[in-house]
Amino acid sequence: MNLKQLSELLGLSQTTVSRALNGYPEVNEATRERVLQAVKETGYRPNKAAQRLATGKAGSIGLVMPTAPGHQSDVHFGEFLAGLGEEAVRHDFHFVIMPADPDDEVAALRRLAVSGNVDALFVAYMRGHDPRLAMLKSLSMPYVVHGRSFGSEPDYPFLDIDNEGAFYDATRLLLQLGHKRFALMNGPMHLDFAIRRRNGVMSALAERGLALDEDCASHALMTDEQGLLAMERFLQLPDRPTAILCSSTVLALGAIRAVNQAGLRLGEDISLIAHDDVLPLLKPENFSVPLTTTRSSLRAAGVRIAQRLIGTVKQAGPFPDQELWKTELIVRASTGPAPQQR
Amino acid sequence: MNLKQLSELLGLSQTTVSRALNGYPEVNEATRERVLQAVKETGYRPNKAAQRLATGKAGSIGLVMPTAPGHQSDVHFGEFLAGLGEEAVRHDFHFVIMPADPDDEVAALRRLAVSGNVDALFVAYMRGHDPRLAMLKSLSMPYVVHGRSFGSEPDYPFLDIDNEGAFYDATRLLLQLGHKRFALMNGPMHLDFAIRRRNGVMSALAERGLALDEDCASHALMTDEQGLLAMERFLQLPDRPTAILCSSTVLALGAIRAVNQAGLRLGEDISLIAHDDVLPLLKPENFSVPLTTTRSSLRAAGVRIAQRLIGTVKQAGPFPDQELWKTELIVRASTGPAPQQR
DNA sequence: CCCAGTGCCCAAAGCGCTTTCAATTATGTA
DNA sequence: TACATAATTGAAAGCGCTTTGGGCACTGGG
Repeated sequence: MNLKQLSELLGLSQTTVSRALNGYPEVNEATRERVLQAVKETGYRPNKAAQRLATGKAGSIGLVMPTAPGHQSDVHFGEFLAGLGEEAVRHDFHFVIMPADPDDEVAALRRLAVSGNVDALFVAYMRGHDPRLAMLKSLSMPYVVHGRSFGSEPDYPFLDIDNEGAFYDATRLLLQLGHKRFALMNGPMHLDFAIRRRNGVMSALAERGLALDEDCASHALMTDEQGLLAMERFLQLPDRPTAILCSSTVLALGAIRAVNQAGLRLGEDISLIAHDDVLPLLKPENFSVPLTTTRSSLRAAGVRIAQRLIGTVKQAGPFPDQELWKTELIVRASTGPAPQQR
Repeated sequence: MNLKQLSELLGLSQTTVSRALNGYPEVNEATRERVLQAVKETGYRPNKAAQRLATGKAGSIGLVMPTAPGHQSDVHFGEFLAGLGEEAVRHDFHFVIMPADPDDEVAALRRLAVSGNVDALFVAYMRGHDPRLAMLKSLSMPYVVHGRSFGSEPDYPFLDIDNEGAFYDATRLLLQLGHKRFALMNGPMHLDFAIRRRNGVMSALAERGLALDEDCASHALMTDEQGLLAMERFLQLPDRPTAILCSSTVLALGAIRAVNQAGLRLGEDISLIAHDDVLPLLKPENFSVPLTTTRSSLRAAGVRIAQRLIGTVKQAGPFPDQELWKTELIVRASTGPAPQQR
C-alpha cells in the first residue's frame, strides 16, 4: 500500500493525502479524518526511504559501533544506547548503526554521514586530537560529541562530564584520609577521558608535592581481566600503593578480585574509588564492600544527547552547544584512613 | 556530489556511471577505471535512500530495541548486537534500530518492516504464542527469530539453543550429586526460554519422582537484584533448597550475594548451576567460587543470525531454516554433593 | 557486400514521497 | 450583483538512484 493507492482509494490526490498526514493546516478537517481513518484501516505507512529522498530528513540518528572479531563488546555502549533510545522513542526517531572496525572509525563515520540516511551523528570514544572532529565540522550535518578531545580547540558541540574534576576530588579525599602512595587504573591512554582523569589525579597529588609513579599507572582496556592484572602488578610493588583510583566499576571488579586473592581488605589495607557510570549490572553498593565512587549516569547522558540531536534536527529551539556535567563523589565503604606505616 | 554531477564531470551518462560502480559487465574497462578514479577524487557516495527507493534493497537489517524510562538496559542485548555487527561489517550492512516500549513491540516491528528501510528483520525476546510470528509471516520480508515461540507451530526460521536440554542435563547432574530439594531462578514466565528451561528441570525431576515446588520457582527480570531477592526467599524456606538452577549469570550474581550474606558456602551448602551466555563481564570462572554453567555464546548466535539474514538478502545460497544449538555443561566449583541431611 | 552479432553507451521511466504553483469553490464585502 | 479573499484541492516537478529498451559503430561469416 503506497500513497498513490491510498489516494485512489479515497478519491483524493496524493497531495491532499500527504498534507492530511503531515498535519498541514490547509486541509479540511473532515477530509483529514477520512484519511486518518483509511490509514488505520489499511495499515498504510509512508515509505521512509522515499520520505527521506523527498525531504532530506528521515528521523534517524547515526552512530558507529566499534566491533571486530576479537573486540570485546562494551557494556558502556549498550547502556548509552539505552539512554539514546529512551529519548528517541518519544520522537519516533530510530538509529542507524554502522558497525566498523575500531581502526576504521573515521572512514566509517564519513560513509555513514554521506550515505544520506541519517539526519545527525553521534560520536563517542573520543580521543586526544581526534581526527574525526575536522571531518565532522566539514560535514554540515548536526552532531554531538560525547566527551571531548583533549588538545583540540573546544569549538564543537559536546556533552562531557568533568573527568578531571571528578578524579581531582577523589584524589583529594584519599589524600585527606592520609594516603601517600597512589595508583591509577585507567582506560587506554589515547582516550580523552583517560587523559583528563589522569590529569585530575596528578594535579591533586602535585598540590601535596606528590607525583604519580609510572609503575602505579595502568592504561588498558576497561575489562575486569585488565583490572585484575593491573592490581596484581600494583600489589607486587615493593612499596605498594594504598590508594587506588579506578576509571570504571568494570575495572574495579577485577581489581577487587586481586585484592581478595592477596588476602587484603578493601577499605582498610587498600582504599579504592572507582568511577561509576551507573551500569545496571555493576552497582557499587552491591559489591561485597560497597564502593566509594564518582558518579555520573551514562544513560542520562544518552537521553540528553538524543534530546539535543533530535531537537536540532527538528529545529526545536536552541540548545546549549557544550555541556559539562559535574560528577558526584559518593563515599561508601571502600575508602578508609591510610593504614599505619608498615 | 551526486550521480548527475559526477556523470557530467566525466562526460558520461548516469547510466554508465551507475553501471561502472555496480560492477555491470557491459562497460568498458577503461571507462570503469576512469569512473572509479573520479569517485576516489570526489569522495562521491551514492545516496542510500535513493538506492533503496530504486532497488528496494538498502543493505540494512532491522531490529527493535525494547526501551523505556524505567526499563533496565539488558547486557544480553548489547552482546548480541556485537555479534550481529561483527558479521554485518564484513558485508557493509548496517542496522536500523527502532527503540520501542516493551509493550509496543509488535506494532514497532510492523512499523519498522513497512517503513521500507530495512531488508530483513531480526526478532528476539520471544514469548510463548508470540503474536509477532503471524505478522512476520504475512510480511514477505526475510527474518530470523532468535529463540522460539512455545506453543506456536515451528514453521518459521529460527536459531535457538536447546534450553530444555540444557536445564534437563543440569538438573540431572545435581540429582546425581544427591540433591533432592531444587529451586529455579528463571526469567519472566512469558518468555519462551523460561518456559523451556522450566520444562527441562521439571522433566528431569519427574524422572526421579520429584516435582518443583511453587515456592521454589522464581520468574522475574534477569537482574542481579532479582537474583538476590529470589535467593533470599529460597533461603528462608523451612526446608530450603540445596540445588539452584539459574537462568543467567546475572541472576547468579545476586543470588550468590544472598548466599554469602546468609553465611552459607557455595558448592557446599548450596549448589548452583547457571546458564552462561558468555558475557564478557560475567565470566563464570571469575566468580569467587567458579560457577558450573550451561554455556552457549550469545555473540556467536548473533554472528550466525547475521550470516543467515544477510545471506538471504543477498540470495547467497540456501541456509538452514531452523537451527538448534546444543549447550555445553561445564562443571566448576559451584556444584558439589548434597549436604548431609540436617 | 550484407546482415546478424557484439560491445558500449545513452535517454527516459520509475521507485514513493513532498512541495510549488495553480485551479476551483465557498465566503464575504461593497 | 460583482469582485476580492479565503478555503480546499490537484497536477506536476523533483529528490538521486537503477534499469529497461534502444541506438550506434564495429566485426566477421556467408
